[in-house]
Amino acid sequence: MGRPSLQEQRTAEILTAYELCVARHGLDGATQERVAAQAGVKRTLLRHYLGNKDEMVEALIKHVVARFNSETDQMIAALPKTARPKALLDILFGPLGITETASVLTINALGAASDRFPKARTGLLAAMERMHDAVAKELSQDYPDADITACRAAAFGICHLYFSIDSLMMLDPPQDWLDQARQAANTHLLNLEGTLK
Amino acid sequence: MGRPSLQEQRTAEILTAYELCVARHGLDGATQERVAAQAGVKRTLLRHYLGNKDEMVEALIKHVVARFNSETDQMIAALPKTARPKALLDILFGPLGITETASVLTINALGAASDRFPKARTGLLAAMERMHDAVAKELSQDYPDADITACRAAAFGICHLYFSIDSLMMLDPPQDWLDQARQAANTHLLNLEGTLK
DNA sequence: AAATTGATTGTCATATTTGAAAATTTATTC
DNA sequence: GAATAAATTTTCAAATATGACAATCAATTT
Repeated sequence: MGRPSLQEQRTAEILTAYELCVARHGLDGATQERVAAQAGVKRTLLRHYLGNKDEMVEALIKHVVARFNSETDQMIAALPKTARPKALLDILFGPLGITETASVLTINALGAASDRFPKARTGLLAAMERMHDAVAKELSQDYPDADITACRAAAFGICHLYFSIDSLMMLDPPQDWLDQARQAANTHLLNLEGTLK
Repeated sequence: MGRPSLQEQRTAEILTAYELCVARHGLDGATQERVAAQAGVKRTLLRHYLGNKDEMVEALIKHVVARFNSETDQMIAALPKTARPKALLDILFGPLGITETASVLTINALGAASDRFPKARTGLLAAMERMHDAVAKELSQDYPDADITACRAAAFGICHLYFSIDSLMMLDPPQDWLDQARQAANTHLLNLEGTLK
């Protein structure tokens, strides 16, 4: 009984706002005031739902890692039945990218502070490895004759090219760059086509 | 007459400390206190040499862009007479990288705040373009038969793979990743060898 | 409509950050 | 060693950030 809980909803709203602030201002620059303003709530609500600052950071790390993993899953799930690698590049380097919430910037900021937050380090490493693996799996399925090591290298190249591009979106880079990124990513596919085991 | 000026030396020391703090804590998390502690001076000296916070940020941007350009030049200057592209990969993905001062992390943090500091945006874009051009030039010189567009794409892929790797060094990634990065970068060279105009 | 559970707001003390200026110290030249 | 220019330290006020807790408001159940 009693008033229905908004715990989940509010927590998600606040963490999304937090994510955005961290992307723009860095982990230590994402003050409670800023996050509260971004989320459109009073600062004291942050404490109510997420506890003190250390606990907020812990929650943020979990949230970011979960989102990262979720986006990896969505990306794979969105692939068609055929020509999956090309479609994957369309998703990563297409007009949108997965870049809704500047998530790679948040990841960078968390990574930069990972010496103070060990869980950020382990969580991000695991999430990235997970993405590497998912992409590598796609590649070796579509290029069954290619060397597995080559597939992993290609997957790595594609993933991190995407990370770099996504980090740079704040700079509003020229279209050239996006085209080159796409072409560079495609090079990895071409290489797998050409190089047999 | 009068006491000899330490302007240049102190300014450089402070900006280097500032750079490090921005890499770790983000632009807004790099407080004057932190920078002063990192530089080993009193906080008020920052003001003495660099003015108020906005002026400090402006100076930091100039410093970072200058360093970036300088490192690009050094990198090119360090290449041997022959097999320059391979040597370039050795520099970028070798045991050290150019990663002395976590400069790519600083660049990420500045980029993330570039909507508030237009000079960061223009400066970083120009410096990156400069690096792209330098690498592309090396590639097209060593692979004169390769398409110029392909060279640019390869240069882009190599540069940004490096950026991504360098950003991730704080996570102390497994050796695998570094190997894969190197191999992925090398793929771009192989592609230029194989693809003729 | 009374009780209850949780959302929301308000307040206060404390600590950190920043800005600004004055006072002091130190190294050089004449 | 007096004058001088610059480094360095000291000090104070204002703004911002955080933590902790109390008070109020709103929706649901019995």
